[in-house]
Amino acid sequence: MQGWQDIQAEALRRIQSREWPPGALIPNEVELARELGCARATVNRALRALAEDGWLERRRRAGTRVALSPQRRAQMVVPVLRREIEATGKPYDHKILHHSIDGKTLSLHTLHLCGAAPYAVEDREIDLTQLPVAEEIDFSAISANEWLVQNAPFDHGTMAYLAEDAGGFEARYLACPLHTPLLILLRETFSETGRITKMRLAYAPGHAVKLRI
Amino acid sequence: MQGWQDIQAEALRRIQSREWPPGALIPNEVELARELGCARATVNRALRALAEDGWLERRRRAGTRVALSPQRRAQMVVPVLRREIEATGKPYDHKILHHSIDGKTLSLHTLHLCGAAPYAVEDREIDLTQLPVAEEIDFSAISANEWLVQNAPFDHGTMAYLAEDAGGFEARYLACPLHTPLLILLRETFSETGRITKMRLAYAPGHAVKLRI
DNA sequence: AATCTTATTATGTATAGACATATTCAGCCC
DNA sequence: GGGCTGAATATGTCTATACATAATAAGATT
Repeated sequence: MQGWQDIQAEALRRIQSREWPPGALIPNEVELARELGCARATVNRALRALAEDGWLERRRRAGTRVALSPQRRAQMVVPVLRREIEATGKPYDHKILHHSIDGKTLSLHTLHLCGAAPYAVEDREIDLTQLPVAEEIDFSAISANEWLVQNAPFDHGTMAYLAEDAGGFEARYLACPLHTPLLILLRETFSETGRITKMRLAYAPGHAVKLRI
Repeated sequence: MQGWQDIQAEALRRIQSREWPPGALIPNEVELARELGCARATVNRALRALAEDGWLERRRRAGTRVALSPQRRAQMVVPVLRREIEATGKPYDHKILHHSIDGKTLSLHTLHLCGAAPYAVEDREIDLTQLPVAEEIDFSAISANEWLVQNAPFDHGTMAYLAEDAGGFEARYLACPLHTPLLILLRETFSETGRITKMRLAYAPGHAVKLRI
């Protein structure tokens, strides 16, 4: 019983075996350190990790308690399509379908290709007051998706997955019948001062977003 | 410039301003600690956090470098439907549509309700060799979804979101026309010795899975 | 040149001790 | 009882120091 990972494993065992039932207050760091024969900092590291994973809830002075229903968390990477595709071994390419500037908004429609097959169509708006440079970028050389990830550090954002019928536009470029169910990803990203970009991505039929937990 | 969060912010600034460009090796912890006037442990904490968020890649002896294309990561909680629904303020309920045991597999179809409206239909199989107790549980009192989260600690699992047409079964219980596009969640969870459960969840039309980044 | 061995180095982690900070709790006053 | 005040307490964090470990580079050996 030495490393913080061992302490973490022991604590997790006690949670899962109900030795520390849901909602219960667990011994404080000093006691655990004494019991398990290590420094308080080590216990702290272990319990902090468990809290980040949703098993524990910690509050100063109030102590540490087992989460009522420990919600497991999954991590997903914000997709960069080129990477996603190249990871399958096939070459990535993209085509710009539409490009226009209306006042201070740049609109872009892009078709992403996995080999010869359509992979997704992207419909994006970029706020040029937030990112004036974007006006001069050649998005046929680098996709907006990738350029933005690399060049528009954002403060926070939202993502949403949903299902929609293929409209005429999507059916044409994804080469599928009208009303095929498609997985849609909506994303918005914000800087401290406002919205940088808004995106709607329609994946080709049959696509699945996979996560590990 | 004192706390690790300040150090983290400063490092992030250098990454985003390209002072430390993608792929570059950054100064080692001792140097940074000296430069920024803090202990090495503080720098370590900051850089470790940035690595966990995908900004840096760290390897012993090789040092720390800026990720080539920093892939932002989003956390999502593995959904417990009751919580998800009660968070909206409406009462949760569920109905068992089908319950059968075939050899060592328990099959369950459940309809989850948000107030009076259908929220999702769940189609689940539980391996009774992995979880013999499941045979005796009254899943009309607690949904399988919730019971499993609380009682079947898993080692790892997979999740996938995709879009599919509503079949007759889903159309009936979700009260929607045939071929309505539905967001589907597939999930499997595994213990160290094998698969515990497999689930297919069809959300009601229009449902979106939301994440923050 | 190819391979094995050994030093070097940056990160990873453990420790004790100290102080910071958020909450809670008890006691006080009104 | 209601509200304020201050003490007590558990976590949060910083420090300095030490040793562990992985990966590399340099050197020795074949």
